[in-house]
Amino acid sequence: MLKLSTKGQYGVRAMFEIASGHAGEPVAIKEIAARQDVSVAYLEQILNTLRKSGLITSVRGPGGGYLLARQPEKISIGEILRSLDGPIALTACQDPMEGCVRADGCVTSLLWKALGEKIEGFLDAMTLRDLLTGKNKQLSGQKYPSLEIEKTGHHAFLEKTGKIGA
Amino acid sequence: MLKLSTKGQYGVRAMFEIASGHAGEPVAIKEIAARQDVSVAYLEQILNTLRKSGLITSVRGPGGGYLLARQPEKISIGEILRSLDGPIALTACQDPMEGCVRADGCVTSLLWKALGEKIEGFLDAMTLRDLLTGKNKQLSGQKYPSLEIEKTGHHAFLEKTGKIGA
DNA sequence: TAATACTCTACTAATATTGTCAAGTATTTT
DNA sequence: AAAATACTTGACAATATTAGTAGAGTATTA
Ligand code: FES
Ligand code: FES
Repeated sequence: MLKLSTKGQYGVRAMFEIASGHAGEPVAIKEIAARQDVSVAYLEQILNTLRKSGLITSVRGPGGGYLLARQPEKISIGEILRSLDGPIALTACQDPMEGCVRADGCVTSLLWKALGEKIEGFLDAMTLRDLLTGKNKQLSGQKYPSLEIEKTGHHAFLEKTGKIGA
Repeated sequence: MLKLSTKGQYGVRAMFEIASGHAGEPVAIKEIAARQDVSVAYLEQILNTLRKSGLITSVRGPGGGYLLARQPEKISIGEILRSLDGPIALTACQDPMEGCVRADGCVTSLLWKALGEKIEGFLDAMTLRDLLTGKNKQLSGQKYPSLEIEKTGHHAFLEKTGKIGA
């Protein structure tokens, strides 16, 4: 239960790729797809949504790709997920689009509200920068095993796997 | 996104009804259905699952119904939801049944793990007793509007609405 | 023995998710 | 100018999950 959509998951991973990419250089969709094992067609859909939400910008033509629209510390995981999957609404009653007439007399109403706020607080406090450095206090005590490797160089990795040409 | 199933929602509400029912007397499924606006047939499915999980017991025959298997403070919301919807698994990779080979090299792995634990911690700390009294610290500052009314008497309410006979 | 109430399995309709496909448009390099 | 690269868009199909219904059966008590 409480499953996160693949769209949201891939979206966060794609944003991470863009964030960790070559400083100032656009990251090609093909490269993101290869590094994160997601189809180019599906990613196009996802990145298009993210671009419309103003989280990334795109550069066309050869050598083109995607760039963050803001600094990594200014982009939260919550924003990414909301952009792709809509607002968090644990129950139909909590959904601003639907609402509930019984809410005032409903015992569980505040329960779901409190949980929703807790989740949203977590996701809004977590930024791409935190993913890059693994230093958010929420994640302290946990370890990002291969973050150092990830940061050393994209092309070295990709050439090794043979997923893209050198 | 992150939607809770109606099964889980109805399950919690049904458990609340059983918990707040007549001391020691079984609560009939028909009464729960009427008070929570859920079909009897659907509730049967839900209560059956909860019974198999050992959260409630049933009494057959006229005057029969359902009882909590334990004290309200010993039954957490987390248990109820897990019983009905399975374990919380935000992503397929976090699901113990599926797992992920990439997990070690995946940046988001720890992110979802941390969030999942936060949610689970919240739900396991919240008990039926907290719903009955509205006094859990997680809910402090929030108010259960009509809890007093809820606690005054079931039959008075039901007779008024005409949903069950007197 | 009739009435009440729980038990169980199967099934279906609706909805949401997860992606694919194809045909574009824009930009830059050669 | 032409070709290659890369983003853009909308439609669509396959799959999975959810939500809920139906119906026949079993147990218990007044
Ligand atoms: S039924 Fe809508 S808030 Fe509980
Ligand atoms: S891809 Fe499985 S943990 Fe990230």
